[in-house]
Amino acid sequence: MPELPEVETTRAALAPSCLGQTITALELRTDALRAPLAPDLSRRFVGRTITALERRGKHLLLHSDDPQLSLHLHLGMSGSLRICAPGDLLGPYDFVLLSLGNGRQIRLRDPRKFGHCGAIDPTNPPPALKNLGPEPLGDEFTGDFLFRQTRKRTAPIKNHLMNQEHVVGIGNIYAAEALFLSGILPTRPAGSLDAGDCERLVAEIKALLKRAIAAGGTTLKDFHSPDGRDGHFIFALDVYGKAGQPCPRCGTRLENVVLGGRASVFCPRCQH
DNA sequence: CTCCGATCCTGATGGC
DNA sequence: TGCCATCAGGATCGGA
Repeated sequence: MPELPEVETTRAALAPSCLGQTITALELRTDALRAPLAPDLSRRFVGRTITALERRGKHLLLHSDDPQLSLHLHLGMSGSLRICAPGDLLGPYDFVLLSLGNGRQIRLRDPRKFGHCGAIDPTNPPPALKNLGPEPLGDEFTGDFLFRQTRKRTAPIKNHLMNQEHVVGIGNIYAAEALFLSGILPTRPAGSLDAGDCERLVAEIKALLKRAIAAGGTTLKDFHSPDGRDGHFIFALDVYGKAGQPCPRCGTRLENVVLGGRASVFCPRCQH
C-alpha cells in the first residue's frame, strides 16, 4: 500500500478539490472492505462541509464542520483515491463515491478490499488511531527516541519500524530502503542497535521520506495520485523488489529474506 | 508484554 | 495458449 509518502501525496492532491466543499452525496458500492461499511454513512455526511484534510501515518481524515464527525479512510494494500466527475466510467472496484458541491467526485478504488472507510469522532478516536506512534518527520522521532524504544526488543529492526505503534507511516518499501541507506541488516534484533545506529537510521528515514514526498511517492501496481500524475520515486529505489540484482553501491548480489511474511531485500556486504 | 504466523481479497507474473 | 502456484504497498487476531 501506500505508505506515508503516497498518503501524503494523496492528501495534498485532494485538498484543493475538497477544502470548503459541501458533501452532496456519499455512495457505497460494496457492503464491506476489510470491515463492514456502516450503512448510515451517507445520512451522516451528506450536507456537511469538509473543513480540513489530515494525514496521520497512513490514515486520512476528512474533518467536517461537525467537530465530532470525520471521515476516516485507510488505503490498505491496494487502495487509491482519485478525483473524478460523476459521469466518469465506474470501475468494478470503485467502492466509495464522495460527491462534492463543486461537481467533483472523489472515488476510493480498492481491488483487494483491505482498506477502510468509516465515521469517527476525532475528539474520541478509535484504537487504530489512538495507539499510533509518532510521525517520523516530527521532532519527537529522534535517534535517541528510537534507541530508548528498542532496548530489550528482540524482534527484527525491520518489523519494529513497520509497527505503527512504534512509528507511523513506514511500510515494506521504505523500511527496506532506509535500512539499506543506513547500512543496517533488516534481521538485526532491534535491541542490538547502538546509539549511533539509531541516529543514522532515523536521519536516513527522514531524508528518504522527504525525497519520496517530493517525488510524489512510489507508483507501483495500484497506487496512483488522485490527480493522475503518478509518483516517480520508483526510479530512486535502491533495493526494494531488486533481489538478485547488483547492489547499487558495491555490486554484490542483493539477497532476500522473509521477515514477518514480507520480502526484505538487503545487501549482504553493505549492511551489518 | 512481545513476537510470530495466519488471514482477509483480487490481480499480475512466471514456470511448466 | 492454458493452468497453477506464488507473491503483492497492511493491519489485526489468536496463540505460543
